[in-house]
Amino acid sequence: MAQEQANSVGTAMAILDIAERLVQQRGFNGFSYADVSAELGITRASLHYHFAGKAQLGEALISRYATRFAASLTDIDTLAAPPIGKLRSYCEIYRGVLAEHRMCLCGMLAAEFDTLPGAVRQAVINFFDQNQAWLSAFLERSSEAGALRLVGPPDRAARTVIAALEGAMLVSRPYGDTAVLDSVTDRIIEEFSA
Amino acid sequence: MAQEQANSVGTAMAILDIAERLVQQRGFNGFSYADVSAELGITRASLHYHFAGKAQLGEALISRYATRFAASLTDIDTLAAPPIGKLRSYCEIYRGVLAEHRMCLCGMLAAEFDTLPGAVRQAVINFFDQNQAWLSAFLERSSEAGALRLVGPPDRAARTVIAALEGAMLVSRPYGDTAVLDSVTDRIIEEFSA
DNA sequence: GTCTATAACGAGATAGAC
DNA sequence: GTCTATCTCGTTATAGAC
Repeated sequence: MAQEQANSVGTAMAILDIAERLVQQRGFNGFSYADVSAELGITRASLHYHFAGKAQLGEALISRYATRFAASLTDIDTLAAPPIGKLRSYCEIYRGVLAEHRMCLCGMLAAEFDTLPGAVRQAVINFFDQNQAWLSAFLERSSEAGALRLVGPPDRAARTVIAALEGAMLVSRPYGDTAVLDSVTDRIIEEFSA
Repeated sequence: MAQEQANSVGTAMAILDIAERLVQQRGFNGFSYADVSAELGITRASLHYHFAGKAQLGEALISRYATRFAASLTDIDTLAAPPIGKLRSYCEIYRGVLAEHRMCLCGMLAAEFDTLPGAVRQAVINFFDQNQAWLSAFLERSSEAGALRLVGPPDRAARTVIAALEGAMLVSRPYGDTAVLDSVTDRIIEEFSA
């Protein structure tokens, strides 16, 4: 039974892996169950066993993505590095995604926001709120410790950094490289360096 | 005959107006000929008379958008204002779009890039190249005149500004306001102020 | 859990009348 | 230019066998 469950979970995970990449590269309206089916080698009907509909699949996608992202942020928190180094690590999360020719999952969904199922919309908002809350707290803490130059309120700075990184990923896509994102990252680091 | 041509051009323009808004709000993969048809009150077949296929419609969309955008840039050039004021006017182009609950047309298409017809892809790249070329030249010129503080090469600065503005529009969408874009605009103005 | 079969609908596109 | 009619295909989803 443990094995059967493991297979089920394994299949669900494999579906999420493929769907996640497809959404990041093609958008929520740019992929179908047929795409996942062909790549995974099981029928569309079987996909519906694991995820009843595209909306539920979308929710599961963001849920797992947000959990992973939060884990990455916790990793940064526990890093033995100065705040500027941690800020660079934060930027490198985005770089790793773009290097795989992917858009940030929730950045992509933000573009398609008006067409998304209600539950998926809320999950996108929650992701950005969570992301901003962490970055804002990090910037404030680091600034108070004198390890980072922060002008203006931390939540405003956090929103600006997130916007710049998401936008850098977006405009990088047509060119197929990370040049713009690297430029933006350098500027962010300079901006917060004392 | 002049009247007939005027009607034809009028219909084509009306189609472009509706399709442009739909793409900016829902994405290229998030709208259909049926949507335009319903809103304009003519059949899908009639739409195909004016634009043979979705790919051609997409090309026409970007072509008109790029022309209008270029005209806005020329307007800024001829403005009787200091460079910082012109830079603010540039940012306000983006704000006007977002205020109508729209994404930048080419920002939206950049997200969907992998799924676009080849000709549309190239048009998106051309738009960003044109946009960057203007902004880069403007920043360099203004900096040399001492009216603007520019650190690093102008093309790098131009790409960063565009990325920040596009990203600000993107992450603003789920929240339905212009708060993030306004914050980003303020930061850009501060950054280039002497 | 996965399959075959099929339903039900929507999308892009074309032919040909008016 | 716009229409009706039709075609073909893709997409989401369900029923029921194995």
